[in-house]
Amino acid sequence: MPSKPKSPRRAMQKSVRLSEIQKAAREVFFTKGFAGATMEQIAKQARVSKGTLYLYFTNKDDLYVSLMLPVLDELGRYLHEFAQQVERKTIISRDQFLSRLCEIYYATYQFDPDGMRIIQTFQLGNHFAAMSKATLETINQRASANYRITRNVLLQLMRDGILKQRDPIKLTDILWATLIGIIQLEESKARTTQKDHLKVTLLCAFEIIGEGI
Amino acid sequence: MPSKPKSPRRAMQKSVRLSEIQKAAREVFFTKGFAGATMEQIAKQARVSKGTLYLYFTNKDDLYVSLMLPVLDELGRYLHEFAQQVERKTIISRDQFLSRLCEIYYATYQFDPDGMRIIQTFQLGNHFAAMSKATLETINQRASANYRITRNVLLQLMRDGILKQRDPIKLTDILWATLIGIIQLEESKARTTQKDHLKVTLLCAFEIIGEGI
Amino acid sequence: MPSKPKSPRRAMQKSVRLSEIQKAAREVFFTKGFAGATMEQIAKQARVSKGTLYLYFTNKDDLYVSLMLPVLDELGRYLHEFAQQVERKTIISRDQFLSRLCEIYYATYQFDPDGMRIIQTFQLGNHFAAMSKATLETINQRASANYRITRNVLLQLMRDGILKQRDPIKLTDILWATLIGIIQLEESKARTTQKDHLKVTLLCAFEIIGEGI
Amino acid sequence: MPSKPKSPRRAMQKSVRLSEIQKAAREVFFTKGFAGATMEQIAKQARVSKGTLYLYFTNKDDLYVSLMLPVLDELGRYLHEFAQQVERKTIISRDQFLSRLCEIYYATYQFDPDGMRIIQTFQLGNHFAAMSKATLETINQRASANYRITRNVLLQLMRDGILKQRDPIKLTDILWATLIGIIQLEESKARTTQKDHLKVTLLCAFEIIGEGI
DNA sequence: TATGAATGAGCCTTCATTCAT
DNA sequence: CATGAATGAAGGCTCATTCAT
Repeated sequence: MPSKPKSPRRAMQKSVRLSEIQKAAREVFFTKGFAGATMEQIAKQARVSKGTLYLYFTNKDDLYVSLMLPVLDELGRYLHEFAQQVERKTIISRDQFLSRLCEIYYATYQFDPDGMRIIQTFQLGNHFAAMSKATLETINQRASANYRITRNVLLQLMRDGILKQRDPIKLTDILWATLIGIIQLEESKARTTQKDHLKVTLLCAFEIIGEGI
Repeated sequence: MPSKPKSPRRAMQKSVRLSEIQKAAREVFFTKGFAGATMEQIAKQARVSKGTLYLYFTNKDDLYVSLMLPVLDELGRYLHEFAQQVERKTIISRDQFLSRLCEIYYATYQFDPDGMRIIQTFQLGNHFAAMSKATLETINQRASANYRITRNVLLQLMRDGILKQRDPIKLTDILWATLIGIIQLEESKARTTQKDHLKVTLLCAFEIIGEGI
Repeated sequence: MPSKPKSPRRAMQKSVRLSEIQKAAREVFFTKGFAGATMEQIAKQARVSKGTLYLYFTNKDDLYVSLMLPVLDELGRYLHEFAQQVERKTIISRDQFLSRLCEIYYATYQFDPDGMRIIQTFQLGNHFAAMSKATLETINQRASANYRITRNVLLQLMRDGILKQRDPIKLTDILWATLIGIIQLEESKARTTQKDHLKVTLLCAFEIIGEGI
Repeated sequence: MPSKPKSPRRAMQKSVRLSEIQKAAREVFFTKGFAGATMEQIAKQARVSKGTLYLYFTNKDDLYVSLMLPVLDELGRYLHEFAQQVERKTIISRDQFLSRLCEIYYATYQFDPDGMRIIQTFQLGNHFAAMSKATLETINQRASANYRITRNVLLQLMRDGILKQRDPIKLTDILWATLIGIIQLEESKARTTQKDHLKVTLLCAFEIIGEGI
């Protein structure tokens, strides 16, 4: 991680560079996968020298994992706003809740599809031994925070009688699992059919779930 | 793929060897991930020399992907049986249908959890350029077959008035997506909590879905 | 380190290869120094691929340090023989002792001048963090053993009245220090003058010492 | 080398900076060795930016080698003074000569042990291709000068009958070789035993030599 | 068939050096 | 003068794959 820059000008440049690198990394990792991607390719894509990558990230793993943060943050913002709405009793029906959550999930996905995929790969087994401890910590924090917000929203809605009484943990899991399951499946299918049914399938799934909660 | 052996004795030995290699590969791939696993480790685990691996599989990718087949086959057997039951009108309610499907999915998962994970990794993006064309073909065939059976079962049940009229493709997707989403999430959680909530969560999910289809 | 080979044939080849690599390494390390030498150059010099080097040595440091062992062993053999002569009272005068020791030292140097230099570099500061623990252990063992033999010889000769009573540890140190000091200085001079005064200077030094012990 | 400064004030600052850099470099080179030390570490230790190092030294080698000069100069001053004493016939015995020389050598060592080690590393093989020609020249000049002074002292003392007639070159070499041999050995031992026997061993060595010259 | 020594392309990473500010 | 971000060449090391035995 870069240390305190002297001027705001420099600071801006640094943050811009960092974003550019991440953007390039996203594209390359997306196309080639983690193992298949090389730092050289990422550097080239970012119009930066190989060495520069290591000024911003301690190693390949660190760079890879850093791509998750923006997605988690974006999701966090949405969920936070959602929680406030729920607290203000703006959400008054099951359907409203589900369609809103579906929107949030889909918006998060659209915000950075590659980042979403990276989160999945990460969840699928963390083979990132060299990842900087700090980054790992940060990720877990954000993920947990999002999880907690969702669960609290569910609890509130159950208390308000909008949702049936159910184990909120299981429900939280199921909602998220539905999202990632559908993303994985539809992206996989889209890769061969070139047709994007992700949103409609997701809507359908939440509709079905809607009748059971 | 090895060519036709001389004697049944030899054939058996070959098939045993092959299974041993695959078993070893599953363990190593599971522990280290695809990129992290080395052919050396797999060979050692299988008590076989490195060269021998190449007598049974054309390369690393081929070996990796071959681990999916048994799972797909097992699932296929289950689904085939299921389809027959449906045809024989043995399945007479929505709940029966869902609990049976849930059983099948979970049994498939239990049959080979590592294999299941490999299927997911594969779906997540096929970065397996070197994979032998034939194997790839085989996999796609089996996967498609399973997909088709499920869809036909759904169609039949809709015709029989057991399930609501819905897009059978979407529904097939949603059911499978629920499975893989929950596997991914619960395994990820289990890795830190050491607690296995996979089955109960899966049951809960299918129960919820049950009320909507 | 390579594991148990199946046939004596193979074993022989392995040991030959190992020697060839070490020979090549000696030459390259001698010419370029440790940091300046590359594994690529050594591989090329040994007519072997880069990867092969790592079948015989765990890393560059390990290879470098392994070059010390033959010298230490050779010196050990000489000293062992020497100790036996002393025990059999074959050495009966101070001059005889010194000229014999001088011979041994010089023979050791001639046996492998590069190896001798490597020992010095090693002594000059062990910046060999990556060196395999086992190799480091071995080296220390051999060095200590040689040190002990020398000291015992001195003790015996003092008891026999051939040498004056002196701190045997200091004397051991001084004799060895004289050797390495002169090697270092004379090799350094030889590099510019192209004239080899090592042996005569060493003889002169031991002659001078002879009158004081 | 920096060019002529504008004011004496500036000149002073420059020379201070230079010393600070060299001090930092000594510490880092000592701890990590030449190859292990990085310009970054040295810059940080000297509280200076990396670029600044290159304002004072043309490259890493140049900086490294420059650390030898102070030691050579210090030794030169001592030897010069010594030569004057000899010329004034103040040294009237072999023992006096040796104990004085021993003092000088030890004082030089104490003045800058790291610098001494650097001299040894340098002598052990000059793998400093990039070193600026001028610096190399300077070093050789100083070293030769010291060498010459010592030799002349010996010649004078032989003429005065204080020392036996011997080849003065060999004797000069042996005295210096004894010093560096003992430094190398005792420092090496001290690294593991934590005990400093350098001075006593050096004294003992010169005592022994004393009886033979 | 089985072996495992050998290969060598390719990767991640480091770091001396430069140069715009 | 001083800085430190950027460079990119170079090096150590890994590992999938081959092939002589």
